[in-house]
Amino acid sequence: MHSQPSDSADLGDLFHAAFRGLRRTWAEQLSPWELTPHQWRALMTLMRPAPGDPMRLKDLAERLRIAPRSATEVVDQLEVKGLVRRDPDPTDRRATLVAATADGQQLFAKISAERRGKSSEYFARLSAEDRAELARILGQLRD
Amino acid sequence: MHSQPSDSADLGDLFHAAFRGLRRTWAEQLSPWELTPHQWRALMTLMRPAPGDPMRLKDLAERLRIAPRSATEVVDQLEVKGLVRRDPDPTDRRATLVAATADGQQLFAKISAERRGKSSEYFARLSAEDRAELARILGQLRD
DNA sequence: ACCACATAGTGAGGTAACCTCTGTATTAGT
DNA sequence: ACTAATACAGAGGTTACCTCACTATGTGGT
Repeated sequence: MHSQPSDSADLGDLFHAAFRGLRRTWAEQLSPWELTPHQWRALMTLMRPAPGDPMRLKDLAERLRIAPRSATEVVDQLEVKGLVRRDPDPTDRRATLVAATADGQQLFAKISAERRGKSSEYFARLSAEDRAELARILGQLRD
Repeated sequence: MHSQPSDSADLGDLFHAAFRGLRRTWAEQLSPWELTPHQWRALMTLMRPAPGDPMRLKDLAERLRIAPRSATEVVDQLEVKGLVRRDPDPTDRRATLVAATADGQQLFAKISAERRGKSSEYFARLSAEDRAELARILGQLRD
């Protein structure tokens, strides 16, 4: 009898399953707006400091913890949709600044409101304490 | 002032970051054996009930929580490496049974041992209590 | 015994979310 | 003035999935 069979393998599995669930939930919630979770995350990150505040591609990449090349890509996608705009950085002609357009800001606001309203967040099924616990533990993992 | 800005967005981010870390760690640990995390998970799942026990592709898919077509794929990959074998199910000629070969079983044992030995598991940096907490909370999420 | 329907697996083809390596501007350091 | 570093994007690749259509088989009803 092994009531906790291969502890860590199970933790990995649980983690995997939970993450896939999270991705799926997000994808479903975002599908009406034809945004992928990745695009949403990027847009959200761009709105973080201040709504119209421009940000270098490199900094966006850093905050998203992805390679700069991958940031180029997601910005391309958002630019095609007219949600963000690229402008040359006046202080450094190598750099480009990315900022959410008015459309992008509106969409962000609309989706944020809808999500809060529906409170259909993936993590809603957890108690507040468990959410806090989870955040604490995940924080330890991230370092 | 919102000292916990968009609570759930942060949880999502934390989750995302932690999951990517997990994937990366696994990929690194497995790279000497030229196995992807996905392949490892499949091999592990095949070993779950009993070492040489064959399993239908469909059941493997179910346990991995992926589409049957995706199970075909990962079994293809493991078969090329000689780690698993496909045999026709004698009780149903539509079905094929997948089982780890002797090589597959050996590799599984070797990697398992190495991992336990190094105890370089991704989750090792958590205390035992936190691991248990995490498992409990993730379990709630999975349902 | 026959037919409709369901089921198991796979070929074909696609997508999201990454990556590296290379090349071209441009800026910074000595 | 010259070398090294930096910011970005083109080209191309990988992992881990997916759906849809098809074939071969099994199952249940009449």
